[in-house]
Amino acid sequence: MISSDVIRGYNDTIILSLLLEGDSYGYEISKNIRAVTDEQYVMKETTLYSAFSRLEKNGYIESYYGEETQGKRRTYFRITQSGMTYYKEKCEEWGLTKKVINKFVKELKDSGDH
Amino acid sequence: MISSDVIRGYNDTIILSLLLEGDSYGYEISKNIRAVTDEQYVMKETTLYSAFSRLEKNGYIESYYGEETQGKRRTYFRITQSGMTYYKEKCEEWGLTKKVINKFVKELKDSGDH
DNA sequence: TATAATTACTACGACAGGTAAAGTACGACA
DNA sequence: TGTCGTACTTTACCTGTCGTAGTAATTATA
Repeated sequence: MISSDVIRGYNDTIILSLLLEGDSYGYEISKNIRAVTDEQYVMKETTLYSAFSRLEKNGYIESYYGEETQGKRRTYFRITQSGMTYYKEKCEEWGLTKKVINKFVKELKDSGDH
Repeated sequence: MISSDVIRGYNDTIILSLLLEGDSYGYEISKNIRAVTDEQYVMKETTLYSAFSRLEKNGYIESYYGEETQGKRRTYFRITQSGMTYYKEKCEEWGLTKKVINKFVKELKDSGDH
Protein backbone atom coordinates (compact mmCIF):
# COMPACT_ATOMS: atom_id res chain seq x y z
CA MET A 1 0.00 0.00 0.00
CA ILE A 2 1.26 3.44 -0.92
CA SER A 3 1.63 5.83 1.96
CA SER A 4 -0.21 9.07 1.49
CA ASP A 5 2.84 11.15 2.32
CA VAL A 6 4.29 10.09 -0.95
CA ILE A 7 1.35 10.99 -3.08
CA ARG A 8 0.85 14.15 -1.08
CA GLY A 9 1.29 16.99 -3.48
CA TYR A 10 -0.11 14.92 -6.32
CA ASN A 11 -3.63 14.33 -5.13
CA ASP A 12 -4.66 17.61 -6.71
CA THR A 13 -2.98 16.60 -9.93
CA ILE A 14 -4.71 13.23 -9.97
CA ILE A 15 -8.10 14.88 -9.58
CA LEU A 16 -7.39 17.44 -12.29
CA SER A 17 -6.26 14.74 -14.67
CA LEU A 18 -9.59 12.97 -14.32
CA LEU A 19 -11.52 16.21 -14.75
CA LEU A 20 -9.67 16.77 -18.01
CA GLU A 21 -11.62 13.84 -19.39
CA GLY A 22 -14.92 15.42 -18.44
CA ASP A 23 -16.83 16.95 -15.57
CA SER A 24 -17.30 14.67 -12.62
CA TYR A 25 -18.17 14.49 -8.96
CA GLY A 26 -16.63 13.14 -5.79
CA TYR A 27 -17.87 9.63 -5.69
CA GLU A 28 -17.19 8.99 -9.35
CA ILE A 29 -13.67 10.37 -9.17
CA SER A 30 -13.00 8.24 -6.16
CA LYS A 31 -14.10 5.16 -8.07
CA ASN A 32 -12.08 6.14 -11.12
CA ILE A 33 -8.90 6.46 -9.08
CA ARG A 34 -9.40 2.97 -7.70
CA ALA A 35 -10.13 1.61 -11.15
CA VAL A 36 -7.21 3.26 -12.93
CA THR A 37 -4.76 2.10 -10.27
CA ASP A 38 -6.25 -1.36 -9.80
CA GLU A 39 -7.02 -0.54 -6.18
CA GLN A 40 -3.38 0.29 -5.58
CA TYR A 41 -4.26 3.78 -4.57
CA VAL A 42 -7.45 4.69 -2.80
CA MET A 43 -8.00 8.32 -1.97
CA LYS A 44 -9.78 8.82 1.33
CA GLU A 45 -13.09 10.61 1.16
CA THR A 46 -12.02 13.44 3.42
CA THR A 47 -8.83 13.91 1.48
CA LEU A 48 -10.78 14.04 -1.75
CA TYR A 49 -13.36 16.57 -0.65
CA SER A 50 -10.81 18.79 1.04
CA ALA A 51 -8.83 18.73 -2.20
CA PHE A 52 -11.96 19.87 -4.06
CA SER A 53 -12.41 22.89 -1.86
CA ARG A 54 -8.73 23.77 -2.10
CA LEU A 55 -8.78 23.46 -5.87
CA GLU A 56 -11.90 25.57 -6.12
CA LYS A 57 -10.49 28.21 -3.79
CA ASN A 58 -7.44 28.40 -6.05
CA GLY A 59 -9.58 28.74 -9.13
CA TYR A 60 -8.48 25.46 -10.69
CA ILE A 61 -11.96 23.99 -10.74
CA GLU A 62 -15.54 25.26 -10.66
CA SER A 63 -18.54 23.53 -9.17
CA TYR A 64 -22.19 23.32 -10.10
CA TYR A 65 -25.09 21.21 -8.96
CA GLY A 66 -26.26 18.29 -11.01
CA GLU A 67 -29.90 17.96 -11.95
CA GLU A 68 -30.60 14.56 -10.52
CA THR A 69 -34.29 14.14 -10.01
CA GLN A 70 -33.60 11.25 -7.72
CA GLY A 71 -30.86 10.35 -5.31
CA LYS A 72 -28.80 12.81 -3.34
CA ARG A 73 -27.85 15.90 -5.28
CA ARG A 74 -24.34 15.77 -6.71
CA THR A 75 -21.81 18.54 -6.87
CA TYR A 76 -20.11 18.41 -10.24
CA PHE A 77 -16.71 19.89 -10.94
CA ARG A 78 -15.26 21.30 -14.12
CA ILE A 79 -11.60 22.15 -14.67
CA THR A 80 -10.80 25.77 -15.53
CA GLN A 81 -8.21 27.20 -17.91
CA SER A 82 -6.04 28.02 -14.94
CA GLY A 83 -6.48 24.47 -13.69
CA MET A 84 -5.19 23.13 -16.98
CA THR A 85 -2.13 25.33 -16.76
CA TYR A 86 -1.50 24.17 -13.22
CA TYR A 87 -1.90 20.57 -14.31
CA LYS A 88 0.69 21.00 -17.04
CA GLU A 89 3.12 22.55 -14.58
CA LYS A 90 2.71 19.65 -12.21
CA CYS A 91 3.31 17.20 -15.03
CA GLU A 92 6.61 18.87 -15.80
CA GLU A 93 7.50 18.98 -12.12
CA TRP A 94 6.83 15.29 -11.92
CA GLY A 95 9.49 14.61 -14.53
CA LEU A 96 11.98 16.55 -12.46
CA THR A 97 10.92 14.93 -9.22
CA LYS A 98 11.43 11.48 -10.66
CA LYS A 99 14.91 12.41 -11.77
CA VAL A 100 15.77 13.67 -8.30
CA ILE A 101 14.38 10.78 -6.28
CA ASN A 102 15.74 8.20 -8.71
CA LYS A 103 19.21 9.42 -7.77
CA PHE A 104 18.72 8.24 -4.21
CA VAL A 105 16.68 5.12 -4.75
CA LYS A 106 18.12 1.83 -5.81
CA GLU A 107 15.88 0.33 -8.44
CA LEU A 108 15.61 -3.41 -8.01
CA LYS A 109 14.41 -5.29 -11.05
CA ASP A 110 11.60 -3.55 -12.95
CA SER A 111 11.39 0.07 -11.95
CA GLY A 112 7.74 0.18 -12.85
CA ASP A 113 8.19 2.92 -15.41
CA HIS A 114 6.95 3.68 -18.92
CA MET B 1 11.86 24.16 -8.09
CA ILE B 2 10.43 21.03 -6.58
CA SER B 3 7.75 21.59 -3.98
CA SER B 4 8.44 19.96 -0.67
CA ASP B 5 5.07 18.31 -0.55
CA VAL B 6 6.18 16.11 -3.37
CA ILE B 7 9.38 14.95 -1.81
CA ARG B 8 7.68 14.64 1.55
CA GLY B 9 7.86 11.03 2.51
CA TYR B 10 11.17 10.66 0.71
CA ASN B 11 13.39 13.00 2.69
CA ASP B 12 14.11 10.19 5.12
CA THR B 13 14.94 7.89 2.25
CA ILE B 14 17.32 10.42 0.69
CA ILE B 15 19.19 10.79 3.97
CA LEU B 16 19.40 7.05 4.48
CA SER B 17 20.71 6.54 0.96
CA LEU B 18 23.60 8.90 1.66
CA LEU B 19 24.33 7.24 4.99
CA LEU B 20 24.59 3.92 3.19
CA GLU B 21 27.76 5.26 1.60
CA GLY B 22 29.28 6.06 4.96
CA ASP B 23 28.67 7.86 8.21
CA SER B 24 28.06 11.55 7.84
CA TYR B 25 26.69 14.64 9.55
CA GLY B 26 24.08 17.28 8.81
CA TYR B 27 26.04 19.87 6.98
CA GLU B 28 27.77 17.35 4.79
CA ILE B 29 24.58 15.54 3.88
CA SER B 30 23.00 18.83 3.01
CA LYS B 31 25.87 19.62 0.65
CA ASN B 32 25.74 16.14 -0.86
CA ILE B 33 22.06 16.44 -1.66
CA ARG B 34 22.71 19.70 -3.47
CA ALA B 35 25.63 18.20 -5.32
CA VAL B 36 23.92 14.99 -6.38
CA THR B 37 20.88 16.87 -7.66
CA ASP B 38 22.78 19.78 -9.23
CA GLU B 39 21.06 22.18 -6.84
CA GLN B 40 17.69 20.98 -8.09
CA TYR B 41 16.74 19.90 -4.62
CA VAL B 42 17.92 21.68 -1.52
CA MET B 43 16.78 20.29 1.79
CA LYS B 44 16.06 22.98 4.35
CA GLU B 45 18.15 22.89 7.50
CA THR B 46 15.22 22.44 9.82
CA THR B 47 13.77 19.71 7.63
CA LEU B 48 17.08 17.90 7.70
CA TYR B 49 17.63 18.02 11.43
CA SER B 50 14.06 17.15 12.23
CA ALA B 51 14.42 14.17 9.91
CA PHE B 52 17.52 13.09 11.85
CA SER B 53 15.73 13.07 15.15
CA ARG B 54 12.77 11.22 13.65
CA LEU B 55 15.05 8.63 12.08
CA GLU B 56 16.94 8.16 15.32
CA LYS B 57 13.74 7.87 17.32
CA ASN B 58 12.62 5.16 14.92
CA GLY B 59 15.90 3.32 15.28
CA TYR B 60 16.92 3.78 11.65
CA ILE B 61 20.08 5.70 12.47
CA GLU B 62 22.41 6.13 15.44
CA SER B 63 24.38 9.21 16.39
CA TYR B 64 27.78 9.81 17.94
CA TYR B 65 29.98 12.83 18.39
CA GLY B 66 32.92 13.47 16.13
CA GLU B 67 36.33 14.12 17.58
CA GLU B 68 36.97 17.48 16.01
CA THR B 69 39.62 19.35 17.96
CA GLN B 70 38.63 22.53 16.23
CA GLY B 71 35.40 24.02 14.96
CA LYS B 72 31.99 23.20 16.28
CA ARG B 73 31.52 19.62 17.31
CA ARG B 74 29.73 17.51 14.71
CA THR B 75 27.07 14.92 15.29
CA TYR B 76 27.71 11.96 13.05
CA PHE B 77 25.07 9.50 12.00
CA ARG B 78 25.31 5.86 11.11
CA ILE B 79 22.57 3.79 9.48
CA THR B 80 21.34 0.77 11.41
CA GLN B 81 20.29 -2.65 10.17
CA SER B 82 16.70 -1.64 10.64
CA GLY B 83 17.40 1.55 8.69
CA MET B 84 18.67 -0.50 5.78
CA THR B 85 15.54 -2.60 5.78
CA TYR B 86 13.39 0.50 5.85
CA TYR B 87 15.40 1.96 3.00
CA LYS B 88 14.83 -1.10 0.87
CA GLU B 89 11.12 -0.97 1.56
CA LYS B 90 10.94 2.63 0.50
CA CYS B 91 12.81 1.82 -2.70
CA GLU B 92 10.22 -0.77 -3.58
CA GLU B 93 7.42 1.58 -2.67
CA TRP B 94 8.93 4.17 -4.97
CA GLY B 95 8.59 1.83 -7.94
CA LEU B 96 4.91 1.43 -7.16
CA THR B 97 4.38 5.11 -6.56
CA LYS B 98 5.84 5.97 -9.94
CA LYS B 99 3.52 3.52 -11.63
CA VAL B 100 0.52 5.07 -9.94
CA ILE B 101 1.35 8.72 -10.55
CA ASN B 102 2.46 8.04 -14.11
CA LYS B 103 -1.08 6.96 -14.86
CA PHE B 104 -2.35 10.45 -14.19
CA VAL B 105 0.49 12.54 -15.51
CA LYS B 106 0.99 13.25 -19.18
CA GLU B 107 4.65 12.88 -19.96
CA LEU B 108 5.77 15.51 -22.40
CA LYS B 109 9.00 14.78 -24.19
CA ASP B 110 11.66 13.11 -22.02
CA SER B 111 10.17 11.76 -18.84
CA GLY B 112 13.47 12.07 -17.08
CA ASP B 113 13.64 8.44 -16.26
CA HIS B 114 16.24 5.69 -16.42
C1' DT C 1 -41.27 -5.16 5.58
C1' DA C 2 -37.12 -4.25 8.05
C1' DT C 3 -32.52 -3.34 7.56
C1' DA C 4 -28.27 -3.32 5.35
C1' DA C 5 -25.64 -1.55 1.69
C1' DT C 6 -24.56 1.94 -1.58
C1' DT C 7 -24.40 6.57 -3.11
C1' DA C 8 -23.01 11.42 -2.02
C1' DC C 9 -21.42 14.55 0.91
C1' DT C 10 -20.18 17.59 5.36
C1' DA C 11 -18.06 18.80 9.90
C1' DC C 12 -14.63 18.47 13.39
C1' DG C 13 -10.52 17.71 15.45
C1' DA C 14 -5.95 15.58 15.68
C1' DC C 15 -1.48 14.76 13.92
C1' DA C 16 2.86 14.68 11.25
C1' DG C 17 6.18 16.75 8.40
C1' DG C 18 8.02 20.92 6.56
C1' DT C 19 9.51 25.65 7.35
C1' DA C 20 10.52 30.57 8.66
C1' DA C 21 12.91 33.02 11.96
C1' DA C 22 16.05 33.43 15.23
C1' DG C 23 19.78 32.23 17.93
C1' DT C 24 24.22 29.70 19.55
C1' DA C 25 28.99 28.43 18.85
C1' DC C 26 33.49 28.08 16.73
C1' DG C 27 37.47 29.19 13.49
C1' DA C 28 39.55 31.69 9.64
C1' DC C 29 40.76 35.57 7.27
C1' DA C 30 41.21 40.41 6.04
C1' DT D 1 36.95 44.05 14.64
C1' DG D 2 33.84 42.27 11.50
C1' DT D 3 32.16 39.11 8.39
C1' DC D 4 32.00 34.62 6.26
C1' DG D 5 31.54 29.65 6.46
C1' DT D 6 30.69 25.68 9.26
C1' DA D 7 27.41 23.13 12.39
C1' DC D 8 23.50 22.85 14.92
C1' DT D 9 19.17 24.05 18.13
C1' DT D 10 14.71 25.98 19.50
C1' DT D 11 10.22 27.70 18.81
C1' DA D 12 6.08 28.37 16.79
C1' DC D 13 3.32 27.96 12.82
C1' DC D 14 1.02 26.06 8.45
C1' DT D 15 -0.83 22.67 5.43
C1' DG D 16 -2.53 18.30 3.93
C1' DT D 17 -4.13 13.96 5.44
C1' DC D 18 -7.21 11.20 7.96
C1' DG D 19 -10.11 9.07 11.84
C1' DT D 20 -14.56 9.55 13.36
C1' DA D 21 -19.05 10.68 12.94
C1' DG D 22 -23.19 12.27 11.02
C1' DT D 23 -26.83 13.39 7.29
C1' DA D 24 -29.66 12.02 3.53
C1' DA D 25 -31.52 9.53 -0.24
C1' DT D 26 -31.95 5.19 -3.02
C1' DT D 27 -31.49 0.28 -3.87
C1' DA D 28 -30.63 -4.54 -2.63
C1' DT D 29 -31.48 -8.33 0.33
C1' DA D 30 -33.30 -11.28 3.80
